[in-house]
Amino acid sequence: MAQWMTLEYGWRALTHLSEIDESKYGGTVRLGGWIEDTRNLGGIAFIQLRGRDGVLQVTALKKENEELFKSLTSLSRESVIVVEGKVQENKEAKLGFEILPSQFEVLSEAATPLPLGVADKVGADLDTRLDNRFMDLRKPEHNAIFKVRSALLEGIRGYFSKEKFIEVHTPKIVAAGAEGGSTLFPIQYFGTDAYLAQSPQLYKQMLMATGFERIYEIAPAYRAEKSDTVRHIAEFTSLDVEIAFIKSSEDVMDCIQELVRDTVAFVKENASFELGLLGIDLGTPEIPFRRITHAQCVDILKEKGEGLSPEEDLDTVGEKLIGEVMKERHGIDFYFITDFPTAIKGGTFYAMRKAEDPSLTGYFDLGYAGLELVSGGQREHRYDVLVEQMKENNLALEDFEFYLNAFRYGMPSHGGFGLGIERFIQNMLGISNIRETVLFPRDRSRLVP
RNA sequence: GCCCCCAUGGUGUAGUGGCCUAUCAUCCGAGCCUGUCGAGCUCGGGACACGGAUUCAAAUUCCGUUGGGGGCGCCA
Repeated sequence: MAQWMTLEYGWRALTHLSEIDESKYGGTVRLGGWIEDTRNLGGIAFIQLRGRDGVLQVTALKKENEELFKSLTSLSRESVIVVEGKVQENKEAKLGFEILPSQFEVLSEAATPLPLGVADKVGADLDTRLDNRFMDLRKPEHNAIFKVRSALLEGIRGYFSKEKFIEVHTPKIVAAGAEGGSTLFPIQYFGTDAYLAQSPQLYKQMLMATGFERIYEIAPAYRAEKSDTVRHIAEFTSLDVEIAFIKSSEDVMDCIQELVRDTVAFVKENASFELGLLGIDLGTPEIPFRRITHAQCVDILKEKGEGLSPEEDLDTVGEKLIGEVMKERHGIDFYFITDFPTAIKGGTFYAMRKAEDPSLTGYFDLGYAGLELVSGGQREHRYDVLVEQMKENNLALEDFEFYLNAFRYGMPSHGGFGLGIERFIQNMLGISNIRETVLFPRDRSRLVP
């Protein structure tokens, strides 16, 4: 039934909705898109054509061209067409104008029924949405998350570029993990055992011995943790940063707070349409971020009736409580929890302990409204001390020869951090399940699509 | 790994032993309609996750399986 024609088009030849202004009124344009809905009133029909930047009304009149009218209105929802027509001003149309079609070409007719409605008036479970992700992402409020994500990454890169960092990529197929082996995905590598990298930790530290001085990496990290929560996925995007010649963990925290402030500001400015669509009003975080020590957290939690030993890390309830307290008492979303005890961070063999009090490390977390967004601190760059701490953890030094070598021949002081990109977006947009911030999430039970 | 909960058309749901040849909406199909924009109207279509048990009778109760959701632990 479709009307086949040959229209001139190409990735730069088509007009986009946002390019149409009053100067185009009366002229002819070609646009491509998905038929979201057809309202056929008999003699006149309104086709809602959804493109990258909005929904256009294509208005067809039966008396103008009955053949075109019939073929255009008989297309199924979500079929893809390129349409050519005249732009006509019309105050009754939502955009203030509409297109009167002169011809169109069907690029693809959609099968029916749809596995997931795009313009339907009913919701869908996340599981159904993820099973049909290509359809799900046709919804503006869902693909907006990824436009915000793109802006966030652009903001992050902009900050690091300004501060003379270089972007690097370390291997994701590795022989040993940074911390323990239980959370690694084993793979076969030309007949020997290998793993998917859970963190670029060892590599980014080795790069501190090269003279790059400031590096960052944005790359996937793989964790085989059997974590089944709304803030864990098996494959996530990690921002990893390492800086040489730092004096203490304070330098790292300075970098983080500037990064967060600038990135939030960048997103606010460059994704304002998407933020509006999602109903998000982003605040502007002020620096310096408030700092509380781990010991102070223990006291606050005691006040709140949550028992926690000074040698224990915060649990989920504790994290959330601290987030609430910081919001209530200080009206802030971002805060550093500092001075993690060696008793907690002892397993982190590369963490530097405080010279004045070895029972404490300079390690810290950045909390974001109750969620752990960043972990970081100053690393141990002194070869002998590092070896001691590895021995304490019963690590087989020969397995780490490639890493230790970088500390033998000139290694500056350094420190850094890791930030979960998805968690950043999740909290920024108030999304309840982290899976929504990933196009095709991987978790304990999902490997397809 | 542990604990709790859920599974009904393509999608989202109502239904806690017989009134269920299963509700409503959305959707799909056929038709009417020249200003719709959550279009409207008429007619039609489509489902009790799987296996077993209890019972005169099971969507409904019990057991198992599979799938899903949430919490904890751990972490980003």
